[in-house]
Amino acid sequence: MTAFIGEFNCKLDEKGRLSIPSKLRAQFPEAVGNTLVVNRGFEKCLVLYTKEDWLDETAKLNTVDDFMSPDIRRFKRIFTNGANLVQIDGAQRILVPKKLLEYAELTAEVILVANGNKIELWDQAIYESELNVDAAEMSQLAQLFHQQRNQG
Amino acid sequence: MTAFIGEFNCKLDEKGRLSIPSKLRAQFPEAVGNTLVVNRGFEKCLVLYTKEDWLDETAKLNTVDDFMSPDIRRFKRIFTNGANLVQIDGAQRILVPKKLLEYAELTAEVILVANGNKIELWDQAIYESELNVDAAEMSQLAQLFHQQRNQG
DNA sequence: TGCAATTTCCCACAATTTCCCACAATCTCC
DNA sequence: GGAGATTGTGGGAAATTGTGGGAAATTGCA
Repeated sequence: MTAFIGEFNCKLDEKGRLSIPSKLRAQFPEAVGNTLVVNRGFEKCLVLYTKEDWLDETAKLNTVDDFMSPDIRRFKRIFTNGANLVQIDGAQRILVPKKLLEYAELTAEVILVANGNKIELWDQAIYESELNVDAAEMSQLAQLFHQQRNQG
Repeated sequence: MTAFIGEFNCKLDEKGRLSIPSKLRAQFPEAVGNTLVVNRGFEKCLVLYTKEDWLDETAKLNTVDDFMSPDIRRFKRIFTNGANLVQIDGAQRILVPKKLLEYAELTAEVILVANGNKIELWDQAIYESELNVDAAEMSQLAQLFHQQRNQG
């Protein structure tokens, strides 16, 4: 599994192209080639995976048979909906599908945030408000994380 | 097994023709040729398979013997009976049989969603409501998935 | 057999995507 | 700090794709 590190400011041009900062590009394993997968995130953001990591994610889903139940089918759909292949062009850019741009309300200023094997894409303004927590709230969140972690 | 990736907006024209986005077409193994199989989905949608994957599906059905029960025979019959061969034409379109269009209530705006080795076809409005979950429901679905997965 | 409906095979235009180049900004190394 | 290399940004133009419709060929039905 890939583990990306870093946070980057990027610009989206009028054609919906987003250039991948070279610092990030350099972290891609060579095998990635030029193909990535973008999908909707749970929050108002998009998520970028290498194709391999995406297939790993979905392979998990496919261990459960569709005949099982409507809820299983629904869960799989919700999880995978929106996924799209994108190609990196000669100038290290990807063309983000319009639908997804709208979903995440991406305009000109985009923030890329590495997060494990995922890279999140946020509209700058939305990202800032997402990060806007005070110390008390942060410590509460940490507590919650700790609890859930021990529950499994 | 093929694993398709992507979600696409497509238009169905007045003749019932649906064009296959080139991004999706490019994912078909070459051996596919121009023949696909459409069938009813369990939900109000249609499902598109490569001919090979369809044969795998039906092979799965035949692992349970017809002698078993009337319900088994009935299930197999209903499942198989909606299946139709369709040809991809020169403009990368397929002609979706009317009966199936009616079944899935497809009108002009259709969404193609890859789901493992299947491609689902949804009416846009219906698809959106299928995907519309709140956080509570989602976590319930995730739990269910987790259980089923461990049961096998 | 003849009519109506469907399907296939064309062509054509509009929209999108890709490919390419060029310049500006930034970084690196001396 | 400065010069060259690299990276980021923008846009033009060609190629590809999506969409629609006309008309011939085929099918099904009466």
